[in-house]
Amino acid sequence: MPRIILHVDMDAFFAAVEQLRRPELRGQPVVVGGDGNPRKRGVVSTASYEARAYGIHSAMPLRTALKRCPEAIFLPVDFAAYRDFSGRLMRLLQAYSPLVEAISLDEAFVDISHREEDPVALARTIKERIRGELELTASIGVGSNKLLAKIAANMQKPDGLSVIWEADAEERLRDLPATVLWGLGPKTDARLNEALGIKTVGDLRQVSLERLQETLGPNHGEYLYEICRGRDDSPVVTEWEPKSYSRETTFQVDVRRRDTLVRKIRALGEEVWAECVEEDGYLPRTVTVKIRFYNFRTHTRAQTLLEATGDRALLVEAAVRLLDRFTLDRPVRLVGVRFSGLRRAAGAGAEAGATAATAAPGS
DNA sequence: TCTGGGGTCCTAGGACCC
DNA sequence: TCTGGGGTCCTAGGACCC
Repeated sequence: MPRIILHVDMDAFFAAVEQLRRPELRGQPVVVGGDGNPRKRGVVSTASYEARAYGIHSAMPLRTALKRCPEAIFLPVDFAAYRDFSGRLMRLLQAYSPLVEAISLDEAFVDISHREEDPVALARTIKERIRGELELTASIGVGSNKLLAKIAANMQKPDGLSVIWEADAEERLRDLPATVLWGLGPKTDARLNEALGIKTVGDLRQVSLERLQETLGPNHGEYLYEICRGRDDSPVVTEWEPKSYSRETTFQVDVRRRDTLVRKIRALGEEVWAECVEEDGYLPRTVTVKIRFYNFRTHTRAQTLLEATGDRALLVEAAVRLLDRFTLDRPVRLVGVRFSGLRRAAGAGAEAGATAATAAPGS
C-alpha cells in the first residue's frame, strides 16, 4: 500500500509561544535562548520571524544576535511552557492517526495512509485546527515517505503547505542543495563537493553507488544513494526506549581549578541519576564524562561497570574518578556526565520512558 | 574574550574468545 | 609453532539532528 506521511513543523515555536502569552511582544523581534541574558554565553534557540529579518537564526551566539539587533527582546528558554503546548499539539494530531512520531517538541510525522480523504485537504484542516485551538501556525509537508514530507515542509515557511510525491521527487529535488537531505550535514557536503564536485541533489544522483561508497563508506554511501532519489522506507515510530541520559554545562568563565570541576561533576551526576534512575527507572552500566577545553577540543572518558546499577553514590563517584584520566593542563569550558547501557529496573513503572520525546530547541 | 544542551548513530582499533 | 578469520565488547571520537 502506498504511504502518505505528513510532517508538521511549528513556525518559530518557542518565540511564537512567548508572543502568544505576552501580546505586547507580537510584531517585535523576539529571541529565545540561554537564560535570556544576551551578554552571557549561550546561543539562540529560536528567533521570531521579525528577528530573523536582522539575520538572527538558531544556534547563533546570543552576543552576536545582540549586535545584529540591539532592540530585540531576549527571553530565557521556558521548557515547561513549550512542553505544555507541545502536548496539546501531539494530542490534536493523534485525533487523525494513532501513528504520530514526535521528533522534537515542535515537529512530528503523522502517517495518514489509512485515511480516505484527500491528504492535502486533511493537511489544511489540521493547520486550521492548530491555528484555532493553539493560536499558532504550522507548516506542513505532505509526501509518500518521511524524507519527502520533511523536505516539503521546509519548502514553504511560515504557515506553508507543500506536497512531494515520489513520482515527482526527481524533478522537485534536482536543483535543491544536497544539504536538504536528512543526514547530509556540512562536513559531508564539503567532502562531496571537494571529491566529486557535488552541490545539488541532482548532482548527487549522477554518482554511482560504488563511487559514493568509496567516498563515504559503505553504509553512509548507500544511504545517500537511496535518499537522493527520494526513497525512504523508514516507518513512523511512536514509541522507543531511551539510550542514554546526560547533563552538561558550559562555564561562564573557563575553569582551571580541579575542585570546581569535581563539584560540578557531582552536581551533574546527581541530576542525571535523578532523571534516569529515580524518575524513569533505568539502571545504567556505563558512565561517561565529557570535557571541552577553551580551544573547543572535546574529549570523553568512559567506564563500564560489571552490572547495571542504581547505586547513586557509586555512579556519581565513578564519574568523579574519570576526571583523573584527563590531562587538565588547559582551562576547561564545559563538563558533562552521561549514563548509558540502560536496563529497566525491576518493578519500574511501565509507563516510564517509552513515549519520551527529546527536548530539542525549535528551528 | 563569538560558538548551548540534549540526544542518536557510526566507525575504527584493541582485547578477547573460538 | 605460526597463521587466519569471525564475532563481540569496550573506548574514543565524530557527524548529525532539533
